[in-house]
Amino acid sequence: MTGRAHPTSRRERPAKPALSRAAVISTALDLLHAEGLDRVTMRRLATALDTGPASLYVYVRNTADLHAAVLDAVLGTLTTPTTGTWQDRVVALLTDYTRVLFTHPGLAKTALVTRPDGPHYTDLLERLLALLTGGGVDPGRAAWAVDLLLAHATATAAEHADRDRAEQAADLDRLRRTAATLDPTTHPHLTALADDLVSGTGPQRLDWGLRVLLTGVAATPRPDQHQEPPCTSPSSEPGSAG
Amino acid sequence: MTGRAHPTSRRERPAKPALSRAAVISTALDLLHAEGLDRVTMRRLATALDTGPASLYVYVRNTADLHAAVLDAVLGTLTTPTTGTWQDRVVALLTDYTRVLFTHPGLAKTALVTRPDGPHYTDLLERLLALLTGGGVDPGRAAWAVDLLLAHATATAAEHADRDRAEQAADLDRLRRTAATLDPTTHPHLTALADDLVSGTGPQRLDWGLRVLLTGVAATPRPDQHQEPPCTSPSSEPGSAG
DNA sequence: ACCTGAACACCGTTCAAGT
DNA sequence: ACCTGAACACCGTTCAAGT
Repeated sequence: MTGRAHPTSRRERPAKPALSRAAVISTALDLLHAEGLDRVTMRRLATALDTGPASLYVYVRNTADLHAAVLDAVLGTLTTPTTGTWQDRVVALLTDYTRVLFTHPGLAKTALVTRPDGPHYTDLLERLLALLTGGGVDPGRAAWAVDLLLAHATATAAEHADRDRAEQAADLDRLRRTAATLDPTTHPHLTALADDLVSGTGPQRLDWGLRVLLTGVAATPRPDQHQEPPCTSPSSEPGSAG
Repeated sequence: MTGRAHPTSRRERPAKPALSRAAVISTALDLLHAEGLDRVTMRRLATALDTGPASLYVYVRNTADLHAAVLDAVLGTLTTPTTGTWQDRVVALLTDYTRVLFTHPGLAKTALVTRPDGPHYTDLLERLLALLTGGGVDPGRAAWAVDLLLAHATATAAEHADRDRAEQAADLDRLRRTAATLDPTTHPHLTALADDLVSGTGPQRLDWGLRVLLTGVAATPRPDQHQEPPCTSPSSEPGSAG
């Protein structure tokens, strides 16, 4: 017996896994699903891995790095929309993105604050760029647009995912009531539009915002790009000053 | 002697102020300017007020409430743009908004996550609504649009305000390098557009995003509103803003 | 009503020391 | 190189007890 045939047979416990970045993040995902992101702390994770918190710093730089890795893992569950116009597919993909973030309270906040660079995040960027450029959007504009689209989707998720429904509804109602009870002389628009400010469902506002962005991107050139001269051959610029 | 004439003359210290919500938030602002938002904790604030943390809970509900109040106070320093088209004024106002958030690292994150309802925040809403509806934007659309505009400005500030420049630049460079070194077969767009993804300055991207939104809002009806019949008189359609 | 000391239940991160 | 115990330096919030 070399003692290697059944590496987990020695203990009754769920088999203390050998430490590795993959194992750390996998356990972090378990913790995420079981208790939510705010419980995915270095200390709790260490406890779950049957070790001390200091041991984790071999595999993750810090808590932000850990949460970014968890976020990237979760983005691996995104599906690929295959129907509708390219705009519809962008909207569907980002709606799915918010659904994923929505499922794990707290994760949307992480996405707002960290710039992930894991494989699933880069896959998402690639898919968005492909849809936009495939739809005829100027590539330089598309590169900036994905940031805008993702930020809007993330912000919507953060707004609607965090906290329980009740607290969130109370928040909105507080704003509506605050707006509605202001002096109409000093705040005519706000008092008149108090209900509109907080109207609509999350998906409705997400959808509208994404379509606003897609429409706007198609019509707004990037400020730092050369404008195409209106009547020259598209091959090359004659005598550029460089 | 009522003992009220000089309430602060009894002590040499900076005059332990009588506790009140205003005093708590004023001291919190001092702490914000001196040490940044992540040092505006209940415990440090209590120490600065020469009391224990428990005493603060009479005046603020919790830390989120405290930070929201600090944010609102800071928004009191916004200026009023008076030149340019209504679109230019919206951009100028929100650029100023990001400048204010940018000045106080950490505050942008608070703005991303909390929905303030203080007087300066409602003033900002009123001014944005006035500019949009004054520019001919449908009021219902304007109400939704301010959310979009503020979220974009806040996200831009959060991205560029947090952390020191060096770390932030490293972050972007990491993304650029990650994108550039992916397999061009699986990620053709991302590898080709790696530089574009992270190009541009903060103000450039903020400006572009805001103009994208303004353009898109003008062209995208809200999904839950009745469509205007297409054959009405175009009396107010061109809406020249000057 | 306002204020407090003290406690409860946690955090992230570092570091010298082990293997 | 990897792992650890222990420490350092903090947190937010509650609550019984005072005034």
